[in-house]
Amino acid sequence: MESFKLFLKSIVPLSDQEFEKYSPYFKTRTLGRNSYFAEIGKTSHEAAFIKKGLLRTYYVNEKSEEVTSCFCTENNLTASYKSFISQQPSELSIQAVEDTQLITISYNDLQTLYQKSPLWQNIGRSIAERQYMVMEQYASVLCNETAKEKYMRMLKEQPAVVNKASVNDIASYLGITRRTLSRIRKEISL
Amino acid sequence: MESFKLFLKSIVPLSDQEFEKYSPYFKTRTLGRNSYFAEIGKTSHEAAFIKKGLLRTYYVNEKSEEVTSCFCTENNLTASYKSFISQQPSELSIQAVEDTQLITISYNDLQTLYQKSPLWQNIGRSIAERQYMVMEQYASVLCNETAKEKYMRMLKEQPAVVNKASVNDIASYLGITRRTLSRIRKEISL
DNA sequence: TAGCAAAAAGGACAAATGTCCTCGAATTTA
DNA sequence: TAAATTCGAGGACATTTGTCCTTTTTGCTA
Repeated sequence: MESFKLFLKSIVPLSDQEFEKYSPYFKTRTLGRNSYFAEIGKTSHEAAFIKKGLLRTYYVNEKSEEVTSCFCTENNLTASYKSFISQQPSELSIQAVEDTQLITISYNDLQTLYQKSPLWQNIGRSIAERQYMVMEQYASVLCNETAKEKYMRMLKEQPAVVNKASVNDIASYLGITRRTLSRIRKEISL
Repeated sequence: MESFKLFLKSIVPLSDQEFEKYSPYFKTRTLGRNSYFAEIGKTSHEAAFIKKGLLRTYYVNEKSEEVTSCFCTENNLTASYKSFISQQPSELSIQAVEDTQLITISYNDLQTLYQKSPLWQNIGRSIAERQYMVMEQYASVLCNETAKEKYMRMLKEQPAVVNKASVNDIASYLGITRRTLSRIRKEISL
């Protein structure tokens, strides 16, 4: 739970006592490689902090292809946010790329925390703001770079993900084809 | 203020009395065509609801080109969120595409509201969540569609913006060049 | 450890998009 | 209102990226 406490502290001021007080609401869980934290069509009742491991979120487009929309990495959160927040069926699946340890909270427990304490209202808001800023960055940058620029950026900013994820998933994450990614890798290696 | 009240009510349960109670914190302001609501390098101390008009947010990339990252439309919010939330210099400019009427709140007043009332904590959190979901949609969709698909989507989902904004701004918003957009328009008109 | 299946690399060609340019129409400014 | 400037359309060509396919490599399992 230590890393999760540090994560929360990076978002809001939080004493160790306060953290202890609320920690019973959080559960630890392990997810084996390729198993799912959320699935398309099912309502997502949990959000999670990633203690160790890697997940990818994906949706399925009109051509029935899986499109990886996000890699969720250690010491960050993961959730099918839209589904979790609205308690509607998920448009995303979230799958473990490798064995992954999670610290989870249920939707109901989180609502309880919101009611119990303005501290949690504050945490909830700050996290939503934070997620938004990350997504804004991702969106504006990825849409205006070439395939090579995008891959170079990913190599620099998420080297661990590049090592662990499949070529297919990396390519769809960058919005390019396998073939293009293969060409770029070749070019870089020269 | 009526449209703003409706906007808030669509997010959280809110009585007319409550709205009246807090409305003194909000100011009305008009922004002439091409003038700025936020500027790169300056810390943004206000967020706004757009009563009437249209704005675009843009950043400047390494090639010194303006890249339009968002069109902010009537009955929605606008802000250089990252700057406003963190009170750090803005990486975005926000410029009026046409004469625009805004309902604004200052950072300090918003913090006061957060402290005064859990209602506002809730509004703040819900808005951040909402912005996040919009951005998520934008990001995942735009990165995996062709130039034509993106433009057709925009025509369908934001016809008013297509009519008002310049070709340059629309192209950079879609992550394509003017030339490509010109070709697509030609093709569609046949 | 041999054989199989899945993943990645890459060849050949087609299509999409970008670059650089010119031209004419629309809009602003003196 | 004339001149100047901006803006959008589009030609010609270069480059990038995609498509479809085969080959090679990797990793798993019997």
